[in-house]
Amino acid sequence: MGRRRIADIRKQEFATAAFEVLSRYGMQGTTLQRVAEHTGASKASVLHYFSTKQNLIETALRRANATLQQEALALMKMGSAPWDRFYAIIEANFSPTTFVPQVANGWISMCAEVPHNPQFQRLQTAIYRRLDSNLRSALADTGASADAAKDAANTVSLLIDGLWLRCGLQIGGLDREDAIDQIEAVVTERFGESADRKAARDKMRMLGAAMTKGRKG
Amino acid sequence: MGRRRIADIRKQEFATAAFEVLSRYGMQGTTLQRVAEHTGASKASVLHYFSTKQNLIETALRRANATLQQEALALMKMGSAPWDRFYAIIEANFSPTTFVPQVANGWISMCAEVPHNPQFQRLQTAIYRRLDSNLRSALADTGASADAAKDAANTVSLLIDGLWLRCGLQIGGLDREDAIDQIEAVVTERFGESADRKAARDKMRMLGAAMTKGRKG
DNA sequence: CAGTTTATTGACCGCCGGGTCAACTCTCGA
DNA sequence: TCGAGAGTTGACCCGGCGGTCAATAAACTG
Repeated sequence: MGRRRIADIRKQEFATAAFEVLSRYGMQGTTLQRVAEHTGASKASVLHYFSTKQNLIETALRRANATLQQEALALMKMGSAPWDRFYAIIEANFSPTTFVPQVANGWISMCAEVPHNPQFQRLQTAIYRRLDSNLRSALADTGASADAAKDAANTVSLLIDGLWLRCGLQIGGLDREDAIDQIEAVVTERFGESADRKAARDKMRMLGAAMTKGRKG
Repeated sequence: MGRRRIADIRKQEFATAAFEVLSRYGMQGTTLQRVAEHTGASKASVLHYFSTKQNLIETALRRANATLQQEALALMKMGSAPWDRFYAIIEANFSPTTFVPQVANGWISMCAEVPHNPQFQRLQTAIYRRLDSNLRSALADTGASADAAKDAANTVSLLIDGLWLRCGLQIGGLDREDAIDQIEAVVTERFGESADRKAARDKMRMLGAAMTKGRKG
């Protein structure tokens, strides 16, 4: 019956709450008490669904990442022109709802713990692998050689990391547009201007905007 | 007399110990007890010289950064050819002794705390400003326009951030050489090949190597 | 040697973290 | 109406944290 459902609902509630608390207060400030308060439940209740704090935060991060991936996937399905998939990835990685200082900080907090937490390390590795592979095949779609795609994917993912870090640190009032421009500059240098690319970029930008607008904020 | 000296010595000892502990155990694991053990002193002694833990970690980070800056400055003084200063900065930022996962992790730990600690934020801002201004004027030395220098400095510092992050996460077995190659690729695309640049790069690489070798490890 | 200053520390405090547990409430089928 | 089971929680425990303090040990001064 609805029995298994309630467990899933609570898990989801607590997980998203945990991610929000993590983003706001950092790893130190993410206490079971606070997560509980944030949902109106009690500390013991949180601990009932997630046997341990580690467990809670891990699922929180995993689910947060899953939603990002889904957005990327949805955008990628919406185009088949050469540069479409590339800009789907870019758009998803700098979505207006997620590319904000607080969320960025949640991820930075995770990065800081990676060396001391094998689970985080696994998650981090998975995220990176996926981004790299997506970027590589997306760039291969544009006609680039395997080597060129590999190199460019490397540089782009490096830039993405740097931009997220800087977003979290709130340096130079960096926003979504600036971030995309930065990537655009490097990509243009490497692959030259092209009408196809510009079209794909504009297309994905609109699709991305429509997507985030359609969601309940 | 030697009175003020002992305070300075202890402060230095504890500060460097704190940075090492921070790098190894992260912010959570950096406890006064551990820092004390790491130097053979007692917790109370540490607290005698640094009234508070915040204070300790802040000075630790500040001093760690100061040594980096000094290395950069020393290298910069060793050349006056167009690209010399640029590669002095690169060399200092990827010095074999500091561009290692543990140290990188210390800095990532700081970044994660930046939004919750005004002192860290100040330090972080100062570090960033200095790097940016150094990069900008170094690039201006090469004959680039102010705008071009600004843009390139932005991209390069972004790459540096990404590379340090990745170094801390130990993704893809990234090492010093790979990091410099990455930057080199982007810079080459933007400014084209040049014998001057190659000369400056080789020169600074040798000077940097000599410098780190001359130090007691 | 005596006395004063400086350096160091063990013992202690209050607090808050994660985690356990037994008791309570609520729903629902018979 | 009445349990049986899931869902929820307050009370509690333990440990470790940052931080205080008064007592000691060491070093200089006359």
